[in-house]
Parts: sequence; C-alpha cells; structure tokens
Amino acid sequence: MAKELEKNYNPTEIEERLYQKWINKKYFHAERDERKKPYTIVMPPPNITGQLHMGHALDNTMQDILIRYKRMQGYSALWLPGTDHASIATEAKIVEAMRKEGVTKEDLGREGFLERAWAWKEQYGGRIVSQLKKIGSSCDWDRERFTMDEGCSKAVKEVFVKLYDKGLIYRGERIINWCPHCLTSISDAEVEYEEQAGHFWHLRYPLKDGSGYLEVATTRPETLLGDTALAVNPEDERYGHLVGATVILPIVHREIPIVADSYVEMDFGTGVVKITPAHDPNDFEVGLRHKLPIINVMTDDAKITEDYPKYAGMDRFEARKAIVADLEAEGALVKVEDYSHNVGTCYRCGTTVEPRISKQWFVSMKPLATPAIDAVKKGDTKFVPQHFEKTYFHWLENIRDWCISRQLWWGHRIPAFYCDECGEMVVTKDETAVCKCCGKEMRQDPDTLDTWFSSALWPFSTLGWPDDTEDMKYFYPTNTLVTGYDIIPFWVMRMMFSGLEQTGEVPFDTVLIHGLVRDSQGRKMSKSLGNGIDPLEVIDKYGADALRMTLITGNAPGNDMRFYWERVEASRNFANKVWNASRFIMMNMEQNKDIDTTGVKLDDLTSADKWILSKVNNLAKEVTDNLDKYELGIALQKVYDFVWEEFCDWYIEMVKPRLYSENDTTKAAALWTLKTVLVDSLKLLHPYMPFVTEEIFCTLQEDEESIMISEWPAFKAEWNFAADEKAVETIKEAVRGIRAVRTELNVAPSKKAKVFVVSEQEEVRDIFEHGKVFFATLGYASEVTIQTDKTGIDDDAVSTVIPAATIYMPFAELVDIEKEIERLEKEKDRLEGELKRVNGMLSNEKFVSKAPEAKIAEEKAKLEKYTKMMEQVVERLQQLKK
RNA sequence: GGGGUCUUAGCUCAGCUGGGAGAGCAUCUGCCUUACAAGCAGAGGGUCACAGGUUCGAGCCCUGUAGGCCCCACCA
Repeated sequence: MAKELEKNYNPTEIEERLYQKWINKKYFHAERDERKKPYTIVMPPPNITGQLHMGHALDNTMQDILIRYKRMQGYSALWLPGTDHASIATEAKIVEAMRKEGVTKEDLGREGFLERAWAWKEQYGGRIVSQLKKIGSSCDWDRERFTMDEGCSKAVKEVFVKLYDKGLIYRGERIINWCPHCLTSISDAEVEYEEQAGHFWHLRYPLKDGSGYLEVATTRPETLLGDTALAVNPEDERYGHLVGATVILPIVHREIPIVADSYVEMDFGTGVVKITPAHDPNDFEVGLRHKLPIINVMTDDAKITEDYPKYAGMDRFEARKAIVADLEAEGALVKVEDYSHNVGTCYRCGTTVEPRISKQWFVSMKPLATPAIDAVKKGDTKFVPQHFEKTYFHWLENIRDWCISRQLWWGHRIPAFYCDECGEMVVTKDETAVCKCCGKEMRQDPDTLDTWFSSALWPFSTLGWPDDTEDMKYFYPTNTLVTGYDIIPFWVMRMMFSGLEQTGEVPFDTVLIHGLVRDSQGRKMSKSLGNGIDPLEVIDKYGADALRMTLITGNAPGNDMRFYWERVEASRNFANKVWNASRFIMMNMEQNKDIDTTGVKLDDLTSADKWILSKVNNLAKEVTDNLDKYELGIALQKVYDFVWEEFCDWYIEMVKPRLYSENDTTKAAALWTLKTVLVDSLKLLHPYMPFVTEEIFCTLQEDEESIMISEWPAFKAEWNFAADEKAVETIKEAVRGIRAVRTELNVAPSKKAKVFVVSEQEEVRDIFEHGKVFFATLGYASEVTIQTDKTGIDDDAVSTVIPAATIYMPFAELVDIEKEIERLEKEKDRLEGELKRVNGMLSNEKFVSKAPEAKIAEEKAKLEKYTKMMEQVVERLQQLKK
C-alpha cells in the first residue's frame, strides 16, 4: 500500500535520515566480486585544513553521479575517499595558531610540534569528511585513507628508495624557489607569477682601467652584493672588445669580470646584465658556464647576511632602499624608470619567492615524463574534454627536475640518513640506520617531502600498494579521475608518471576535467573578496539535491560556471515537481488500491500509455549514452525535460479522465503505466538527485528497499510503439493549436466550446476518434465531432491547421474575422517560407545527388506535410474572404 | 613572446560525429483547473563577434581579424 507524502518536498529531515540508512545498510561499500566488473574512482583528497567549498561540491557531485550510475548498472563500484595532510598549508596554519599563543616551533621541538599537528588533524580532518557526506557522497568510508597513514607512508618510502636506487632521485646543490615566510623550498609548480609595478635602476659599473663604465639595468639592485660578473652577448659589437675586462662593483668595490653569454638579449635594457648566480636561476646557469663564484647574500628569511655589515639584518626590500641611496651617493645611479614585471610568489602565502642556492632532493623528470606522455598519446588515458591533454603535454615536455624536499616538519620525512662522523649517507626504508664505515648511529635528514609526492601515489597507495593486495588486483587501474583543470600540473601529471613507473600501468583510463565555480559576476570565489558561497548554506536552504542539480545543469566539462541563487531555486522547483507528480500518482494508487495492476500486459495499454512508455524507453537509452560520454549536463537536461514536459504536463493530464471515471476499463493500465514510468524516471534521476528519488521510491513501493541498489533502466526493444507515438503527437498538436487560438482570442478557460476535426484521412480521423476524451480536459471542448469535410460548420468558426487536419471551433460571438484572417495570413507566410526552403533543397540537383538518402526522404516528407497544410490554410482563407 | 579557450535570446549558459537555433531566469497575456502558484496555458525575443574559405548544406570544420578570460615563458 502506498504511503503519503507531504505537500511540499522538505529536504532537511529526509537527507539526514536517508544518508544514515545508506551507511547502515552498507550500500556504499564495494566488495570484490568476480562476477561483477569493477568501476573505481579515487577521490582527490581534500586538505585536512580545508572546509568544503563550491569546488569540492562540484568535484564530488560529479564523482557521485558516476559512481551511483555505475553501481546501478551492476558494477562493483568503488569510490575511495580520503584526506591529504597538505604539509605546507597545514603547517602554516598550525604555526599561525601557535604564534597567537606566543609559541614557536622551536619551543615545542619536532616531537612536540608533530603531536600538536596530529591533534589538529584529528580535530579538523573529520570536518571536511562530514561536509562531504552532506552533499550525499556515496563513498566507501570503510576504505577511507589519509596521505600520512601507515600504508601511504610505506608506499612513499618504497617509491623514494626505488627511485633513489635507480638514480632518479638525487641530492644536490641547486638554485631553487625559496619562500622566506614559510622558510622552505617550493617546487616550480608552486610558484605563482604576478605582474607587479617595479622599477628599472640603471647603474654604472666602472671599468677597472678607468677607461669608462658600463651601464646595467636591474630590477633588484640589492642583489648587486652578490654579483660575480657582468655579461654581454658575444655578438654585440658595442661590447665585444670589453669581454675579459674587469669592472669594479659599486659600493662593494669588488673586481668582477665581463663575460660573453648568448643568454643576454642585445636589444633589451642596455645589453649588459649583472650576474648574481646565487639569486637568479638564469644567472646561476650563466655562472655554471663561466665558472663564476656563487655568493649568497641573504639569510633564510631574506635578510642581508653578516658579510655586509652595513646592510646586515636588513630585509631585502629595506636593503634595496639603502643600497639605492648609497649608489646614488656614489654617483653610480644613472636613472630610475618605472617598470612592470612578473614576480614569483609563494602559492600558499603570497610572499615574493627568493631564488636561492640550496642543497635539496630532486626527482629526475625526463625519464619519467616520456612514458607519461606516450601513454596519453597512445590513448591509454583520455582527457575529457580532450584539449586538456595539450596542457598536460606542455607541462611534461618542458618539465624540469622536481624539487621534493621541504624544510617542514609536517609530512613524510625523507628516508635518508647521514653519518656526522664520516659523511656517509644511506637511503633506506628502515626507521634508523647505522653507519657502515664507522658503526655510528646515523642522523635522519630533517626535511620532509613535498605534499604532492604522496598525492602522486594516491591511486595505488590507497589500494594497498606496494603489497600485492586483492584490492589492487581487482580495482586497479582505476577508471575515472575527476578534477579541476588547475590541478593538472600538480597532480594528474605526477600520478601518471608515478603510476606508470611503479605499477607499469596508467592509474586511470579517463581524466574528467571540470572548471571553476565562480560568483555571479564571474569572479573567482575567494576568502579575501568574501564572495564565496558556502555549499552547506545552500544545502540548508534548498537541499543537497538542488545544489547538486544546480552544479550540473548546463555545465559542460572543463568550463567554468557562475553560481546564481536563482538557479538553485529552479533546481529546488524541479525536485518539488518530481515530488508532487509522485504524490499525485500515489494518491491515485491509494484511491484505487482495489484495482490489481500486476497482470497488466502491453496489449492492455492505450495509445497514451504506449506513447509515454516509448518515450521513457528512449530516454533511458539516451541518458545512458550521454553518461557514458561524460555528458552529465546534457543527460540531466533530458531527464528534466522528459519529467516536466512529457510526463507531468502531458501524460498525467491525459490520464486524469481515466482515473476519475467510475468505470473506465483501462484504469489498471493507467495506474501501471504511471508507476512504471515514474520508477524509471526516478532511477534515471537518482545519480543526480539521490535523496528525493530515494524517498519517493521507498514510499511508492515495497518490493525493493532502496533505489540506489536497484537496476538501471535498460532499453527494451518491445517498448517501441511507433503508431501510438504518432497518434499522441498528432493529438498534442491539435490541443496546442486549440489552446493557442483560444488564448489569442481571450477566451476564458471556463468557456467550453464545440470542436470539429476535419480530415480526409481515415487514419487521422481514427486517431481523433480514440482521442476525443483528451479534448475535454486539455482543449476545453464541450463536444467533439470528427468528419471528412466542412459540412455543418459555421463559416465564421475559429480554426487552426495542423498537418493532419483542420480544427474548427464555433465562437461566432467572439470571432473577429479580420483578426482571424490576419492570423491565417501569418501562418501562410510561415508555410511559404518553409516550402521555399524545402523546395530549394529538393530542386538542387547537387543536394539530391550528394546528400544521404535518409536526409532526402526526410525533406520529401516535410514537403508533403507543408503542402497539405498550405492547402488547408488557403482553403480556409478563401472561405473567410467570401 | 608562445599556447589554450571563449564570443549564441535582456542575463547566465547548453548545443553530441556539419542536415530546419534550445534551456533556466527575466519580460508580456490569461488562469487559485481537486499533484504542484516552488504551479498551469499561451506569447514575444537571436543576420550564433566579424571577414573569407571548404561543402549540396556551417553555430559546428579551415584561415584571418577584433575583443574577453586562462595557462605557460629566463628578457635582467
């Protein structure tokens, strides 16, 4: 027996209850099952410090749609969740919190700090997880992982040692990006460049022999302290004779050489570049080529070192001012120009990055990048949309070695040990190490690894790798990775080369890319702008289903979208529409509970029933096709249109007279069809709107306990009723025609009218004969007469023409003949246009000879249709003009 | 400097392999018709940025132009 639903859909209570039910029933848990095919998505792990934002909501809604769809299709669908330790972001937050308490890292010491960090993780790591649950994510929480849990840590060590043994990880003194605020190195990908207004200081470097000077333009005069040469282009005739000469460094008064290097652009600036190998990546390269000394002039926190007493302890920007002043005093400053240039900043704290010489750990990228490029070229992994593979190739083809060591405490500690006695180093998975030569306890490298080092292993470390686990065998390689385009260089790329190197297989076959969720003005949502919209607030107000639908509707893969509250309302309205249609159906099932629908056969159905069945059948096929192509927005749009327009506005309205009639023999067929189509619609909608569909499904029937484990609607060849579809479409056209005419003439809905249908075709008359009943409720007809000609119909009746027939309504007292003529003339114009187009095509010899036959047949059918309509319109006009 | 992407109805956006331009919101006109006013019925509104080209046929493919956005890049 069907239960009752509230008048309006009220998500709050329902969502909480259903999610709990799903958890309790373990529907989210994926079992290895050899009879089923696996489908695996590994969730991009959100940072433990993070709060759910719209980006997460979009990302996870997409994953949930895919996983729910596949689960219903009978796959063993695993969506593996987890969180990321986010070393630099988390450490920065903890340090900041400590700062407010007046505590420093050093006060706590490494052990104490890590204790505090783990406590932080316990406190906040759960927050984002509970937020993910609010949007309905059907993840297998039994398999939840953390990038620093035991298994992931084991995988990290394994990979580090393997790559080291293979010579692909090395330690070396290189110029790296240093954040003077976070006090750590960061990788190239973590540097964000921003255009900043600056200056160009033109400086004069006197030649040692007193014969003159060279003018140099620089944006960073303070680095002059570390200059070890000037460079000019070897081709440059202005300076060729000076190569090898010596100049005196202003202020410092050190002697430095002039070298020739093709890196220098002749037509930029003065054509002379000061070379500071310790503080500029290019200068570093030049320095290597010319064996120049490297002079570091700054401390960790970007202050001038003790080597320059006058500036020692000054911040680099203070020092700049002081040095410029001194240069001016010395007469070395020629001029200052305004200049706008790109400045590298730390992606976490925004501090200007200081290039710096430092001993760090690196991954050799070239040997790893090549297979990763090939795998995508071969199509082992595909990007959706495909053009993002260009971004991917671009990064990999231009990649430089990856600096993986961080001067942080929160993270995976580098598994390298040093002997302070003899300088020996070992890299090992063991917790401790003893020096081979002197037997001394070795000291572990204090640094940790880049967060992305562990993220890169996520698709397989979460499945138990490096152990040869059953999960690994069954669920790996995973299927779909869903992420934003901004993460391709950080993560997608690194998972690709890591997966290939460690497991010999690509980590996923498809990368589904989405864009950013922006505010209504198209701006990025950000804390500083305060324009972010909290997904949880949306859920509170409108429900998770409405939020999910809003994020998916009209959103194509890879495209950014704007967030509007109006769109959430539209989504909520749709949920309510589904709710009310279901309520209507259940009410009628309840009122007719004595009618047995179990024995209804296809033969018992009316044309309307068959028509809607055929529609929902085709819908199932199309939605399935779209989902398989990752066209989530298109599929949703189709379900929306079907449910609202075809099912609610037409079918339910058509079926009402049968339900309300005392003795209609097709009532059982109607009830059966209503329920059948509703159930299929709910199933197609379930991946998008899991809560409302589950609530209705469970109230509607008692055979199955949940829609999320029910079977996805498959296309049924026997639900194909071409003749009935045509019949109903013809009736719809007639009804629409009647309604349009009535509205145009301002006929009150309460005023019923006789309707005459005139058609020469017996088949058409037959359709209307069977469809008479629909004209009463849908077309405000008091009486319907079907005939072959116009006999007995007033000349001044109102009329409307559809391809198959002409429909008349005698409204003598209302009809304005002039207006009627005008309306028909307009229709005639339209038909003339159509005929012209069709005739144009069909009389084009090239079209007829080259176009596919199906297309030609289609156009011929149209020609016939429009010709008939034209005849009727012309005839009608003649009658009126008499 | 290189690459990518976008330009479609008043607004925000869809438009799958080329075959008569769509949705939501907004606007206008009627309706409290017993599932839903978070609704129903109707209507208006677009030389698909511009210019060429390929094709029987272009919003869709190619070239160029203009404007917007994004990414990358060592021009100190």
